[in-house]
Amino acid sequence: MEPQATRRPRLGKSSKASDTRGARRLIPAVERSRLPQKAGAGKRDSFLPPCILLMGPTASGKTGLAVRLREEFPIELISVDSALVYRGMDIGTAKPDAATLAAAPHALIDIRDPTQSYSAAEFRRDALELMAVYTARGRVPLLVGGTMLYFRALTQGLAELPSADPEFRRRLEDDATQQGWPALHQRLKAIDASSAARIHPNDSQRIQRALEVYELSGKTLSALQSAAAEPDFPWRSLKLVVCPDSRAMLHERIALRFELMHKAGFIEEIQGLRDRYPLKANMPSMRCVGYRQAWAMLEAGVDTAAGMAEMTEKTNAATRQLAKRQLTWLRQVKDALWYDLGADGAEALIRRRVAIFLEKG
RNA sequence: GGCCAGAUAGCUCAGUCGGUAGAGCAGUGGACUGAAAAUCCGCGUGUCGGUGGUUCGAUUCCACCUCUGGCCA
Repeated sequence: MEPQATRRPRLGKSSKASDTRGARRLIPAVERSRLPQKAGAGKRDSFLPPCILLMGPTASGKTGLAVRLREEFPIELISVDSALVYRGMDIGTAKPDAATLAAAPHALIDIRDPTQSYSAAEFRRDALELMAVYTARGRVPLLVGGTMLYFRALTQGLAELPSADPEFRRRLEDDATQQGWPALHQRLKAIDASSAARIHPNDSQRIQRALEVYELSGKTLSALQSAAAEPDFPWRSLKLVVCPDSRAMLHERIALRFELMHKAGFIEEIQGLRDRYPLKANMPSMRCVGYRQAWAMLEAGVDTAAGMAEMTEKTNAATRQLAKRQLTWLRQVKDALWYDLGADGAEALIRRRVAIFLEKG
């Protein structure tokens, strides 16, 4: 059986021969039409420097692949992962180990304490800066990770919105506790009917954000979003998605990986974090899969065999759900090439594809 | 061996004063602009343990059987 790069049937384009024609067509028409360089001639894309976007659900083998590609190509790695940014959160996030990171440095890992937060906007700023630096040195940025919002923010840009305001958010939380989120949704409706229409009355996080944007800027979220500038992403990109063909296989990998995390001392890790930092359950770091469930178990004081088993099942379920949400994003990515790293020869195909893509430069 | 309580969705259970049933979890599809490993939305036919009986009609009532707990021996 000849292994091959598969496109999702749903997104399938007419011809597969055309994808050997090189990098240019890997830039989707939509994105291409928005690139500033497009203004003059139509074929300017080929003058853009290359970058590689390596995406995939959790536990699909992205990190290993990225590290191996780096051995063969003039690549610099940038992590696209909202959990790997936290220092000390190593085991539960499946962060590459110290030896791997020493041999194959990843940017944007370990850049925050678990008490801090990071955001899509900060990621975009940081990643663009790093990409420019690497590109200037003649290296090719390879962005690897599973935080699909970050990929989108990077390539398609974000509107100019005010940053989060913890104090205002806290006030809204209090209001919500008393009145319920639907009441705040009503409040939003009076301010920004258009945003309210597309945000569900139960979607606490988005209601909060929309109200916050108005409070901080005096302008509505919908107005600011429609005023957004054309995204600036002056690279041509090779989009690779790695994912097991079978969902059952992915689930198996998830369970196996958590077992390994457990043996590697995951519980000790989170206990250590709780000792070292004034952490709270609602901090973004402690909402990460596994940490949230382990936190709940430790708070309940049931780190018995039964408690451990329950926590494991909950964590695995949460991880499966995370992978499912990631897949929802991934299916929408246009012009991505899909590979199952478990299939024989898949990696060789990827290497060939990368080589072709980089030669085009 | 006797008594009691169970047996209903993949799991934990609710329910039907007799008109073939619904929650949570899991699963699955989707949304997604400074928390995104977040937040939220949609999707529910399953010999109601088996066999008989009563009944126009039984998952529901009755009898027996099987299995699982518990108690008494």
